[in-house]
Amino acid sequence: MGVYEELEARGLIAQVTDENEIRELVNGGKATFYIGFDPTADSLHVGHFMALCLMKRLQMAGNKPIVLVGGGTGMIGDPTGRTDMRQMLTKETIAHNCECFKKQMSRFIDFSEGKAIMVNNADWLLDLNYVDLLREVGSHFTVNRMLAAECYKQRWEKGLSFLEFNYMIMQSYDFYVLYQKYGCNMQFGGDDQWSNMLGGTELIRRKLGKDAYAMTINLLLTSEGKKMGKTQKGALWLDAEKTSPYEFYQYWRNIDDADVIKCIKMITFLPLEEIAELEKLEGAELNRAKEVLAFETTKMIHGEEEAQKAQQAARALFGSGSNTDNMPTTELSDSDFTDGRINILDLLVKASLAPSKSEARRNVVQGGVTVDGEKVSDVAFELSCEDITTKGEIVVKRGKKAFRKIKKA
RNA sequence: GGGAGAGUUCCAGAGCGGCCAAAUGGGGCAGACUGUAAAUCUGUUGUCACUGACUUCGGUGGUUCGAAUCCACCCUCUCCCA
Repeated sequence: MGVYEELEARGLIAQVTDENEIRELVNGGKATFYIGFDPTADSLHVGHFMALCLMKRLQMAGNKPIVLVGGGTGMIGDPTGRTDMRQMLTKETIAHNCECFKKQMSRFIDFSEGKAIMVNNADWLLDLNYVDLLREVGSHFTVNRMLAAECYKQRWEKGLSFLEFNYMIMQSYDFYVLYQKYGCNMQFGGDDQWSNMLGGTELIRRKLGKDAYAMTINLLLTSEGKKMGKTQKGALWLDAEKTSPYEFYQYWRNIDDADVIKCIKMITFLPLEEIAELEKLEGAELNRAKEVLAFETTKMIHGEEEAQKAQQAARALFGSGSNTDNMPTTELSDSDFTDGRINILDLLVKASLAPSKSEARRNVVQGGVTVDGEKVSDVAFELSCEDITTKGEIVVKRGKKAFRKIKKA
């Protein structure tokens, strides 16, 4: 089975320009492909991770990836799938974000010996001359054609600025440049990028009379059709500083029943036969599949050791085990105590279990807080410093899923 | 350039001089039920010194005993005409 068939079996492929050509190129390791990443934040998130996995799979099959960071397109902001205009970023932020991306990516993609390259479209986009660009590529695009693209239709009501309208042209131009410079003959991306990607293949055909291909992969959606990887705090980041390995693990561990198998197929590298076994699980048994999913994804991002820790911490908390070694910990210092005591509300806030004291109060009143397994229902409840030191550590729990080990520094 | 309208708490969206920390829905959080799932039901959802006080309704001033609500100017956005 070639890579193409594997991608298909995993339910990744959404749309392709020419199935047979692409299958042949990709399976034969003859593709030089690119995927673009817009540097809108200083860390990659799960959405990007899908693309990285795809890249990795193709690289393993002998194809050459080109990572394109959108230092230039990032200045504009992709209107696709958005109902509002993207906030403009400064040049400095974009440069910084690009750097961060590079670091994170090099953990997945092998950039050694020219097996993959990374380029920044700022290198060619920023120096473009307006009139030259119009003459060179402007003549190959018709406005009516562009407006017909689904992504712009959605913006029809809210208004679409000329700036954003040009995003498609820039992305097409990228492909055109890469084709000439590096022999890049394919572009991959999320399914929402389809129309932008077609722009590129058409530009290449018209300017150079050559064929280039595009393929999109399905976005990771929940069974309700929402984009996955969003938490109430925002995106699910790959940076351990922004989303801890434990939180990351828990996100996948808590996934809906309906989405587990799909996720395992799409983002893990587990062999398909193994996945087929998991697919047979039903009901509560699915929890095993969820553990596999959580472990595998965490391992890929944060390494095996962190994945082990996260798993042990989770098992200790939710299962019968009492191993608190890997539980997220908050250390208290003397200044956190008043006369050797600390109020439960202050403690909850201090341990990041509640965002404010009002919220902490509600949690206590509603019976959602326990200290070492004992329910605390009095907002005036206090813990003494000695208590913590003699026990060594205590476990504070808010709700069903938020825990914290408290220690004295 | 001319004309019309809009900016409200996480989001959508009521309120249009005191009864407004602000309806309703979504989301979030907590509880019950469970499988760390879904669905359902209940409570809750600005902050703090929590039966009280303080800060919020695009911004700045003003009218008033009292303003999210009225006035002036400004900023931003949308629509219609050009």
